[in-house]
Amino acid sequence: MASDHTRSAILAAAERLYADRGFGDVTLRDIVAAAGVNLAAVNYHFGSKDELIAELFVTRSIATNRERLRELKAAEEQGGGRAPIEVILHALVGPTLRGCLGPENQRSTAARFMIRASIESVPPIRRIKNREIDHLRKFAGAMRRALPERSEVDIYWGLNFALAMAHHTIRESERLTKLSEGKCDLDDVEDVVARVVSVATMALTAGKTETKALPRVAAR
Amino acid sequence: MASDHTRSAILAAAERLYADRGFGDVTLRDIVAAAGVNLAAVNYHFGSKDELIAELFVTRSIATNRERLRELKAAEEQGGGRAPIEVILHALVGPTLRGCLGPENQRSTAARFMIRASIESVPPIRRIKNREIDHLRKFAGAMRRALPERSEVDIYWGLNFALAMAHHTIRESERLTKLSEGKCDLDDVEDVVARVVSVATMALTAGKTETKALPRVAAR
DNA sequence: TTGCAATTCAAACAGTTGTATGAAACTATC
DNA sequence: GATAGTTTCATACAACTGTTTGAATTGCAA
Repeated sequence: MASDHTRSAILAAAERLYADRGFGDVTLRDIVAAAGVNLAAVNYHFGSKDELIAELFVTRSIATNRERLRELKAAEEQGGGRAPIEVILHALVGPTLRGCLGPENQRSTAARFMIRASIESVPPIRRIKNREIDHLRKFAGAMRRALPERSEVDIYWGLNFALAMAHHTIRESERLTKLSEGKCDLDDVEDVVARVVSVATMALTAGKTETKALPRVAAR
Repeated sequence: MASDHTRSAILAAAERLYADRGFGDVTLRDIVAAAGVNLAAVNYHFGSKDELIAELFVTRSIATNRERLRELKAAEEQGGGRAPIEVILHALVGPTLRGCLGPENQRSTAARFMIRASIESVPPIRRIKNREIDHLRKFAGAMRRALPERSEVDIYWGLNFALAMAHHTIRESERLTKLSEGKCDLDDVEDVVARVVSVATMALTAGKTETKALPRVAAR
């Protein structure tokens, strides 16, 4: 039985540093300094820096996915196996947005870490990331049940756009605030969630697969 | 009068490498090897690695913005100072999408470099990036003229979502292809552009600022 | 050709990175 | 309290980074 203290101190410090400054410029020495442990501790407890990152990512990935699926399952059971599309989308983008936006002090390092992981492309994470697809497929399935008349292609595009708006808004929240001179309130998380869900819902429910028929603007 | 040959060879090689592999793991030695020049050439011609990146970014940034503004200006002049919102959005996301998607061989390294720059956060670029805001403000202005009844907040959110869909689709194109098992055709660039423009247009023109009034899904 | 500046080059530099080592300190069991 | 196993620590290591240096080479004007 180990003390585990050093181990979890490293995990916590690493997660916070990665969430704040990205994977690119966080060194092992930064991590052990923040954790207050010896340099060799990381290699002793995790084997290598990459394995530390991988463990962090796997742990958080499982937690996030469970959170999202819990919301989804609950909604589908309540609706007798079929949830409204808004609720599905809400379960998809809600947890992440809630963890990454809002007043500084209540943001979750876990959520911010996951966004970093989804943005920056670091080898140990890239290797694992394919499992994420299975997770998204479950959402695609629920969306198909909610919109049976919709083509599969449209479902995937809707899913893609929903994630796009959520992630991009998180990533560029600072720029959006500056661009709008504070008029867009990124601290009102539920409003942001509602906006993303609303637009994604429109994308998925608007008149049948007509994107191809839209007025094609003259290219150059 | 210098030969300039070495200089442009470095620029070309650097742009391609950064576009392909990101800023994180491209070393000066990689660049000079690809360019077929001596290691010291970068420091001789550009001063430092950061200044090389900065020059690359500034050059491409100016070119991209000019391209987008040209499409925008042309559309507004044709409409007597007011262009349809679809055309504005098309000018905003079209050039980038066209340069980053489509058949492998006709993708532009320049566009892919710019996407890298907008994704990964490397110091020399971050310092310059604020000018981008002025550029986006011009689009916000055009959008306001196209939709005078729309609130400013909605305009900024629509702009944000349009860029979100475009950038995210480029960034995660591989995953979307895999997720949809090839059903989403990322090579049909004009279809992708049409989809993004269509959804963004809906986001901007759908019933008045009602996001706040949408059914608020039970939070957890 | 001579002279001079611009450019290229091999080599070395100082700094940082992740990792490995072996001794010291601790912890629990007998 | 001696012993064996685990954990910590200071330190060294090898590999790699961007940068500098000073000598060699080139290109071109007089």
